[in-house]
Amino acid sequence: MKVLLQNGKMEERDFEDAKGREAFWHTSAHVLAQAVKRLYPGAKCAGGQTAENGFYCDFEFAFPFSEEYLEKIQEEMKKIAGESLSLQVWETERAEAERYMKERGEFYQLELLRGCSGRGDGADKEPGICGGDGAGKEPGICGGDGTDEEQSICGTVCADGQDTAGDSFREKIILYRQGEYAEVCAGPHISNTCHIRALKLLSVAGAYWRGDERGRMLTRIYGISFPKASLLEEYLLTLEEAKRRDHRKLGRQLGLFLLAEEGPGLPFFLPKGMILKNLLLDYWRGLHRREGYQEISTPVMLDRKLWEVSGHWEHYRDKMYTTAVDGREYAIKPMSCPGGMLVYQSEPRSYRELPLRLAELGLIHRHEKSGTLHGLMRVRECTQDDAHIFMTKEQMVEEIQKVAGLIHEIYTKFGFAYHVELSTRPQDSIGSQEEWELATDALRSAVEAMGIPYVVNEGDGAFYGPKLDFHLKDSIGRTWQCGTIQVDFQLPRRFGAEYTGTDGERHRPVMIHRAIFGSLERFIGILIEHYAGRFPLWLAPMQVKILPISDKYMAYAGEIERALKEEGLRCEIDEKGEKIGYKIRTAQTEGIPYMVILGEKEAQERSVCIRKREEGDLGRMTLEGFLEMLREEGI
RNA sequence: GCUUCCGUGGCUCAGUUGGUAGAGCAACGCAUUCGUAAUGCGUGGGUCGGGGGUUCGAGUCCCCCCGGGAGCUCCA
Repeated sequence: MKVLLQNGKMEERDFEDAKGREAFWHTSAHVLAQAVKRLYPGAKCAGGQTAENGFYCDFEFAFPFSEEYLEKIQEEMKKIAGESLSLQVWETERAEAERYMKERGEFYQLELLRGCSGRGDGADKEPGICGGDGAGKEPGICGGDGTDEEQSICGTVCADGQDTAGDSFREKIILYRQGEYAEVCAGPHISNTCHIRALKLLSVAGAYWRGDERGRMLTRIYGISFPKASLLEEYLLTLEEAKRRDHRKLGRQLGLFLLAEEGPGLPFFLPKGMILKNLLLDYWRGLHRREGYQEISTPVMLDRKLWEVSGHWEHYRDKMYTTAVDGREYAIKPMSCPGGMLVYQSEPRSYRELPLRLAELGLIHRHEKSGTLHGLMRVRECTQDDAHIFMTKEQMVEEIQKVAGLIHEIYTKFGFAYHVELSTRPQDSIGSQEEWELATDALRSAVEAMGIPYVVNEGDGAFYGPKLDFHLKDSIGRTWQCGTIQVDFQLPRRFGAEYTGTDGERHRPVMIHRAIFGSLERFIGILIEHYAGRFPLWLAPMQVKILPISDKYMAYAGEIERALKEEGLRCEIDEKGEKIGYKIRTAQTEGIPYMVILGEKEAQERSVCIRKREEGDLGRMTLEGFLEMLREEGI
């Protein structure tokens, strides 16, 4: 398949390679726009792009748009693909491009054109559409990821928008067209619509124009396309599989947690979920003892004044729950650091104590916007495996590396792949530029020395300091921040924290905030999806289920149960008056790692018949043999 | 918070152009006592998320609220 570049040249690319796929989906977005324009000429197109999986395009419709229209649009897209329209680069002067879009009433395209010249119209607060906005998380509306040096996103040829602001009428603009449709775009695109052999429109959602929440809300249509029908089928199957793994569904099925209407974003842990949570905590505590942490616990709510000192009141108030008692105002903690700070301050500190590592499983509350809540992944109450480490400036890099190493160890234990982001100083922040640079450099040099790859997330740091964020993926590929390491010079200053150095003088310690699971809730959500509810033996809330073939063998089953429990195993007997097939099916759907089947033969020879979740029937063995097997796997 | 869709017994869902609710699974009971992914029969369980309105009549139409899904914005 050929890819048409902005300069009009062709390049051979495969769908398998990222660039080819991007061009393919980008072109699909244009075909989507073309189909919509054919069916609804009044609709305005606000730009289409490649998504992580597939493509999307934003529109403004003159009527309320809903999913029922998708099928019709999809059919029109297939028609366009069938017409084998070739894509062309249309290079023209700005004035001509503007006239073209104006004639068609495409004022979003016009705005994109104007955005390209950037400066000029005084509305400088708004980031230029070309540049991507500083926050960088969401690409500019035209797409691109801000790191793209070789092309200006909108398709202006000018290398530098600033120089051309003066004589914009001579400026060349690049559009791509296929058939009767043209769009302001830098490409690249595939050379012909005929390559799109299979496609499906997946969903409709809202999206803000230019990603600005104060701006207009557009209708975004998502779709997926492939050069082969079989690939589409395959993709739809993986989508179904992902749905099957959804932690919200499995959480209910497996009796792990509960989300009630009475408490949006406030999860309940059911008995089995609590076992899971406690197992994680046991593991966590063991590692933290080894790493020289001391565990503390600080109150869920503290006087408002404390939050004023810490800066949370000023920067975070809208998300804090508050309450007033005896004429005193309290805020429920959205994070545990001020509490940790008070513990540090509770006695004079010496350099001999540093690094002082105070770990806390903090129950925190944040009033997240209703629309952002998502199962266990985004909640309003959660337990954070926090720690606050106080140290000298010299100890900073080594301590960051220790934490990063611990995070790596724990994520690896679960078989997670993760990626790291370095978030730098945001607009709304406190502290001097030198401190920010020092802190940011410490984080950067720590990960670089360890050879951990990372991406920079400009302006996404905490208000008090820069951070390294560790992201994990859920079952459909969305990534969630879990671990974090944050360097903070500000809180120690605000609280006047000190230690006595070797020189007998008082010094200010540096503070690191860090979390590994992040939120226990979120981590458990990801674990459920990662294992599709089939937890490894050591983590399974129920490890063994004992299935007597009939209740004649109930007494023997009781003996086995007692023996297993003595070994500390989590097990239970299926006492239903059902046939063995039914009991096996039930245990299997519950995702229980081992089944012990007991009937006449086993009772006779005092043995057990074992069935493993993944492997099926393992045959008869002695109880001791079975236990040995479990020990080897790791109870 | 915004756009849009959805909300029927514990769970998954059906419910035709408005005529006062139905299935499967689960639960419970009885029979069966069985060898590797669903034994049979029976019983109970819903003021259809909540409130208001239209109508002789609303699960079905309209409005408001609550909750949920997808995405956007946000995520110290």
